[in-house]
Amino acid sequence: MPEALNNAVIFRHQTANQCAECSLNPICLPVAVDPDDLDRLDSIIQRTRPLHRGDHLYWEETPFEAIYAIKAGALKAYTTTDSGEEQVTGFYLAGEVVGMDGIHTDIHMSSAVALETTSVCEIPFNRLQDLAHEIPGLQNHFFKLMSREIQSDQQLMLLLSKKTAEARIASLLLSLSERYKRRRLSDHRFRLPMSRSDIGNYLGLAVETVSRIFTRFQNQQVLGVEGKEVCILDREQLCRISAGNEDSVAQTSRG
Amino acid sequence: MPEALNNAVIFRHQTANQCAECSLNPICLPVAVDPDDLDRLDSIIQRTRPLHRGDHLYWEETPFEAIYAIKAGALKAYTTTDSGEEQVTGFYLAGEVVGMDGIHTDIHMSSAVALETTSVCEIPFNRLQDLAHEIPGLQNHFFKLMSREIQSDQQLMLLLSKKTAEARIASLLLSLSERYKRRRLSDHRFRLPMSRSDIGNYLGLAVETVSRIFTRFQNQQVLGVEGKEVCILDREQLCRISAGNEDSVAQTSRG
DNA sequence: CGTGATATTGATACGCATCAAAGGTAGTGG
DNA sequence: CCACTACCTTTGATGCGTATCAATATCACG
Repeated sequence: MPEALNNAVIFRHQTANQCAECSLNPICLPVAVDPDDLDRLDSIIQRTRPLHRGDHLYWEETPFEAIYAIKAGALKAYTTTDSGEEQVTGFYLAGEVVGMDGIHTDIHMSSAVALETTSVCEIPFNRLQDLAHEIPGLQNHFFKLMSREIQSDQQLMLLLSKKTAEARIASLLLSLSERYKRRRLSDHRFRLPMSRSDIGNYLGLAVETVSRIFTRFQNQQVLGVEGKEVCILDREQLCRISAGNEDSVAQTSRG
Repeated sequence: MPEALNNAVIFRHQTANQCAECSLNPICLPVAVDPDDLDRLDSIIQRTRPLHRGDHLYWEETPFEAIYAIKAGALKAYTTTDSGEEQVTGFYLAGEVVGMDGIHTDIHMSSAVALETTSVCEIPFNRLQDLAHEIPGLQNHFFKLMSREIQSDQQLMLLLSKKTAEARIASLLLSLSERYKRRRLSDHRFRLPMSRSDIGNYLGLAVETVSRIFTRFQNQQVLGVEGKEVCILDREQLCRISAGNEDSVAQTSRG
């Protein structure tokens, strides 16, 4: 037996149930699991070494074997079109689950890459399925996770098909804000883990447009921007913009 | 059909297994269910009277209680934006399952309305969940159904954010073609159950653009169009257009 | 057969992509 | 530590694709 495995076992012994101790416990998979069953969930989860920026968690068209709960960091998922360009399909932050797109084909339909140093809990899917049969609530929670993904995708479709560039970016900012809030982090001041180019790709906009709109928001005192650090200054206005009711207000001095 | 036989069929309604007799059996939920368990699935399914065009199967913001397998006809799902406009999120044909968007909130996040006379099998979700615990394969099939929906939504996002109007419409036509084929119907000549306006709404295009592109395709001999009846004349070209490699071919005469 | 919904076609306007170039940031090696 | 390189971001000028407005034409249905 390789020594690595031995070390892994020892490592597991030292920290009895990592799920129970994890700070993301209240928003991750364990929410659906009775404390008595948590050991069983914990036992199938594998912890791997952290990914560095640019490292892939999985590649498109490779066999689907596991889903991943993000402990820290952030990932983007993307597919590659026939013409070879990349299409970003989502951003995933700590406390969220990524990799569910491969379930129906047993092949990943997208790739996932770390946007910054990121560590994940790997959850082998066939063992999770077995467990879902046995643990009340886990199956249900899983249905919900997937349903949520369906709904968020449909929200995004709405964005992409109906809204202006300003509204798209406002919506993304509000979505990120909400997700940070869920983790008890500041919902008005946070760091964008992805590049402008990723944002543009995700929202169906050119990089230049993204950049222009960030500065426009800054001029309108809606947003404070310093590189990847942003600060929501006027949430109401951002909501209005996101909904498409801008009123063309605050356009510097006018008249 | 003689009336005596009709009565016999009606009588069997109460005793026999409709899923087993249904022509959509090979592409509907029963594919995942062992024949011995089919009665249990069948027993929780409720058949309702057919919906007429414009009738709603469920409304946004009403409690989520069931999912629906479509026996015949077609539905569209849509959400209503804050500004009151409708956003079509999907079209659902016979053999497909609709209504999974409400799982994570227990509230429907969209409405579903019949595009033509439509009949569905109503499957109460909590009973289905119980059954999924007991019937091997049903839980898994369900994960797959939802995963497929996630993936098709992400495909659509790609369409909406990256592709031209022509490519979007070509893609929709090819998607419908494939789904008809799955039902052993003609994959090159079929009827569009939805209006031009629905298509435009779904694809993020103005009605006028949809109309223009249909006529353009017709002029290019790619498509035959007679109202809602369409006929794919040049599938290869349609694929090229859908992928964005038009070559600007057949654009009138060229030297 | 009429009446409202749906579809087609044309003319114009605007939002955003694209092209081009400069300024800024991060990571690398001497 | 600084210089160097490669990438990322910002800003400006121009053009294209599609929305929008407007006017028929056609269909569906009572």
